[in-house]
Amino acid sequence: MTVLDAEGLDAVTMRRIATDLGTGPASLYAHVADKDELVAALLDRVISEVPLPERIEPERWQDQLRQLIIDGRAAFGRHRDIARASMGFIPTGQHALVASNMMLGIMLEGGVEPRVAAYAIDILALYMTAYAYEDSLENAPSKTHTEDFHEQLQAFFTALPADRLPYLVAMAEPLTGGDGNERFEFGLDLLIRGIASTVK
Amino acid sequence: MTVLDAEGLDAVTMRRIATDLGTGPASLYAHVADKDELVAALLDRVISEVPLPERIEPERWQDQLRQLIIDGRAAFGRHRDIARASMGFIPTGQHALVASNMMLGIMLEGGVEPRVAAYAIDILALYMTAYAYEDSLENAPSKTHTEDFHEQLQAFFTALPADRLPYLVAMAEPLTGGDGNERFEFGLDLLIRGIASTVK
DNA sequence: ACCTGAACACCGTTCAAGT
DNA sequence: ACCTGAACACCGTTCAAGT
Repeated sequence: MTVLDAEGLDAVTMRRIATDLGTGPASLYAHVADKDELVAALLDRVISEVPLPERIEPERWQDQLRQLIIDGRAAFGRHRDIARASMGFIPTGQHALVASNMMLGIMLEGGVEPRVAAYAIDILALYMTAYAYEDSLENAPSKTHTEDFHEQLQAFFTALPADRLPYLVAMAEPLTGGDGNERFEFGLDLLIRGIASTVK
Repeated sequence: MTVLDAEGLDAVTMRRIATDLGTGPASLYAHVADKDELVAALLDRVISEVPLPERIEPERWQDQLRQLIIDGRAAFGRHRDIARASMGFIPTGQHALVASNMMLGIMLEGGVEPRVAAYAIDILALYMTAYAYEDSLENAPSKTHTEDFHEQLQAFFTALPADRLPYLVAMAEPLTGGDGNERFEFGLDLLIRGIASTVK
């Protein structure tokens, strides 16, 4: 975790961890089956930082769901590009399972159909994870301040050939502008509204 | 592309491509700045396979958007785990830009607000890519048929402690069951419904 | 401009041997 | 059960030298 927070996920190698622990890479295999298992353990510890609601309040299901996703992004945000390790598969660590169970509970008690809840949980987790990963790319090392990143991106879109890509050029501002938090919560509300629209 | 389709993205290494081309790894650097550039080129060629609507039909914006995402997933599905290379960053290849421009156009002409369209395009691309990547995991090598995968997954959820994770256990069936296409399109419709709900 | 051999600085994992 | 040194079979990239 120390290596991850200091230098990012690429620095988390079996050899590096072993060296920091004053031993050789082979020693780690007495505690962990392979590197994937080590990273999975790291990931579950990050997920353990996500605060969960004390109790499910059915009438506030949208708020509770929303807050959980926001807190999840924040937890990932505290640990560099760990989100990358979480993309494309369903985390099955102890804390991940508890969090998933809570999300499902919030939706089900809120009146969301089981089938909708089952699909929604995948989409929500996906959205949170992918956004957290994008955050980590923007906060990447070599960049000094975030303004440059957005300016560069906007300049890229503006410089595209307007005759062939008219919509992209016209949309340079909304595509790149806006506060990161605002963008994230706007998209999140879009998703939750989609789920809510299935509840009678 | 031949290596990708035959053995997956992990087999696409500079050394492997060089060997197949009858040369050494250093030679590739005369044509490509680094490995990322090679993979980006591969990715853009996959995206070039996505059929785009001949013309935008504003009154059919939801259908056209839906079909584009479905065709995108299909294109990714034809090329192993290439979706992995597309996750977490916005592809900026020529064909990716044309496709993005088309998606934006479909939404804007359909009456979607610019700001909503700008956020929606990220979410839709994300959903498609992440789903395609999950598909590629299910169709992974060692598995013989897909039934085993779902049965294993369902068995995993059912075996969890029902006292601590009641919702997960109760939802084992909807969480793992259902046809892959059906699940994908159900989630997609959820997203498009969320976007449509912002159009007056 | 394009290509090459050889090297550099890394990886994850295994395995026989030790305590 | 836990640890070790040494090795195996790989990586991406650089660099001086060639055509």
